[in-house]
Amino acid sequence: MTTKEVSPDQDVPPKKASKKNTRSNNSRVAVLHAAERVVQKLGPGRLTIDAVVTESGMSKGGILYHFPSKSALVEGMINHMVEESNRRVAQLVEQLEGEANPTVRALIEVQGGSWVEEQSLSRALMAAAAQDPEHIGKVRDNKRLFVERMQAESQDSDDAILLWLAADCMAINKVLNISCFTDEEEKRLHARLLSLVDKLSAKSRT
Amino acid sequence: MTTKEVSPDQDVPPKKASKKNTRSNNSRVAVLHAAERVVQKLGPGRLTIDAVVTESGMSKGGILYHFPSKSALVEGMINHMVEESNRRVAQLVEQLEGEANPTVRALIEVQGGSWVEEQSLSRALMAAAAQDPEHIGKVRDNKRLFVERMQAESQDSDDAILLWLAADCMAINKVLNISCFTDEEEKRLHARLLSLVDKLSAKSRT
DNA sequence: TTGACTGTACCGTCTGGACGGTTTATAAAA
DNA sequence: TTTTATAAACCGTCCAGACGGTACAGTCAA
Repeated sequence: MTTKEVSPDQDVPPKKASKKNTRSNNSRVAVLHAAERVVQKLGPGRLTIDAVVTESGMSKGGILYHFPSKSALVEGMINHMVEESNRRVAQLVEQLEGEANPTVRALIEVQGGSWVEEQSLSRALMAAAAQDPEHIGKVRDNKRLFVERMQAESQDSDDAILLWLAADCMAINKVLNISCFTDEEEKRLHARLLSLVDKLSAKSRT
Repeated sequence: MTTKEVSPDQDVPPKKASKKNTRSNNSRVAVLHAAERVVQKLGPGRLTIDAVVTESGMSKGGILYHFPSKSALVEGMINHMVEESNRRVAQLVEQLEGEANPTVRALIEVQGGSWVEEQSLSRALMAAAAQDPEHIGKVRDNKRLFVERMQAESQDSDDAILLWLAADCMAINKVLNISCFTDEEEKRLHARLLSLVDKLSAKSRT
């Protein structure tokens, strides 16, 4: 509602469909990564187009060619990161085939991994929350999806969800730089989470 | 390091010690509440002094008298909300005297309560994260305090901490408007958290 | 030729904050 | 009690810089 029409559904603003390795898409992704770095370095409140220009080395015109407005840029960040996160989770779920509660396991694993610190969804989320609360809906929808999967995977789905929430909170704290745990504590808590999932799986198997 | 010296330790900018009902302190608190409302209505990225001017009805000069910079305002919000949150938790802990794991219980109770939606620490936190990442240290310190209390209260302190994290995450999600739960689910999860604390207490008592 | 840019110049708006002036509370002096 | 002094509390305006965004002429590889 802010800007008219930016990129209706997909993660691609120019005309053609998403051929992944076009020159256009490569620099597009480069812009998104630069934006992430800006948020990481300066905080979500100082994500400006000019900052992305500096960080990416691209010209302002170039940036605005890919993302016709700042809102579109933020939307792009959200989409990109949701997709990346989902890709990782899906990959882990696949590896965990056969085990009980694969989704919770995968979510906890991904959120405990180092990826969270580098390019986190939370970071884009902060940027969005700071400037374009509208785009957050997508994140909520995505979360809901996982909730429903967990509910399908377990009778004690509430317990699974709580474990996921705990992992999520640790990830958010980390990104917001308010994590009050030592590395050791963090590892221990993470391990404990996984072992609790095991317990949960064992219980529901009986 | 941004502004020279604002309010070194206390939550009071003028000279004298904190007589709670001075005219000054009243309008000071009024400004803070107005700032909270602004963040609630417009999002942390649109917290501006002028917005607080409009919301509070006070003049810009008046605002800047109490908080000589925007950074000081955000710092004030953080302090005020940390204190308010701690007050509530302390009050609940007192009520729970005798029960096991009082701190976790109190934290979960407070974070599940309606207070979170009205004037939450998270909101100030968002504002800080958006603009002045420096002030976040105080929040981290405060969290650490609770962690250590929980560790003192229980042998299974890690489990207690995980429960707290789950509750925290629900609260954050709510405030960021990315909570993917229905009201019913939320209540159920909250109740489940409390019952899990009971289990924890029972286990450690044996 | 076309798509993918670069580079520069520019505009309107918003924002933090400085500043000078005015009102109000308080308390001492008359 | 009234007057006066003084500082705190507050007002309203102004300004420089930042920011989002436009426009447009030119470059350069595919």
